[in-house]
Amino acid sequence: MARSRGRRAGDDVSPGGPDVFSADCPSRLVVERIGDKWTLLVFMALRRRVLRFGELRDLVGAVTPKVLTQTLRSLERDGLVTRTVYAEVPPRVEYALTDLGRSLLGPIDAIRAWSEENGERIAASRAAAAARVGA
Amino acid sequence: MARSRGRRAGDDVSPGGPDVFSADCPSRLVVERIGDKWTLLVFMALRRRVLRFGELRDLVGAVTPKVLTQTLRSLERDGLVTRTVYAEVPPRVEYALTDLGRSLLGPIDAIRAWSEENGERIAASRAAAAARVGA
DNA sequence: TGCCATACTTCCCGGATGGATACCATGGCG
DNA sequence: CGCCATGGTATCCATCCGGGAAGTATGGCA
Repeated sequence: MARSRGRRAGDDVSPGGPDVFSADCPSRLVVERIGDKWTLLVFMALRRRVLRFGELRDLVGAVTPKVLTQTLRSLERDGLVTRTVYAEVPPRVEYALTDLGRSLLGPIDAIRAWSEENGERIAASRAAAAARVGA
Repeated sequence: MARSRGRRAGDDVSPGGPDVFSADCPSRLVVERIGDKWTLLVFMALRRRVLRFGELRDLVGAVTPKVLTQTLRSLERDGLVTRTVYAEVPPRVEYALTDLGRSLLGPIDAIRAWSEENGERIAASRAAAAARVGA
């Protein structure tokens, strides 16, 4: 025991930020939030205009209704999109980004810019590693 | 059939970018890459200096050696960190960010800044929704 | 002859994630 | 009466991610 776990004083790892290593670090919250399979696509689809459920489903592509519903409900729960139901027949439901959701487009675009510049490098490195294993 | 799936011409969803909806969209690649449980912590830990396996494990906290190894190997595979083994006894292994990895710190910081500003809003919205269900 | 430290690896397991398929509710319309 | 469209639910299932506990390899040292 007494195996000195955790950070010692002087381990200044984060320049000017709060504790980056706490389990509930806000960066992790957000990255996990947008890190699932369909969220980013939904954001891209809603970036320009309000969309109905079916439009979203067709735009995003291979998503099943169950999973799309899950994604949208969780985004609504987190205050990033709104869900508006019109009492018509057949039913009409519209989804839109909230202000909060729209403000997240900035950081997302930072990722996107980096990805478009460097994504190939990652893919290449990954492919090279796979080739080494395969050979 | 013939149920008009997919985008139609004129659905200009992405301002100036390539196809955001392709399955291998680079943004998704990167977000999935950093979206797992420990990658962000490893990045934060390695941002300032090279670290040994044990240092990393102690800094990050509750990660088990198996999972930390997995995380590091996949980061190495993708060209984001280097792994240097010194043939000593007991063994010494050092991990460091590559240039590519360091360049990713920029976008990560964009997320971090947004998170520190807005993370609470998400948490609050989520808590409010949970309270509505619980009540 | 053990014992130590480091940096793993192996095995097994449980929970979460996402997918396939089928079904449901409403009310206008023919 | 039965069909249509929309926007979902319900049910079941395969896969994956991560976790716990224990084992491995090396060689110096007491």
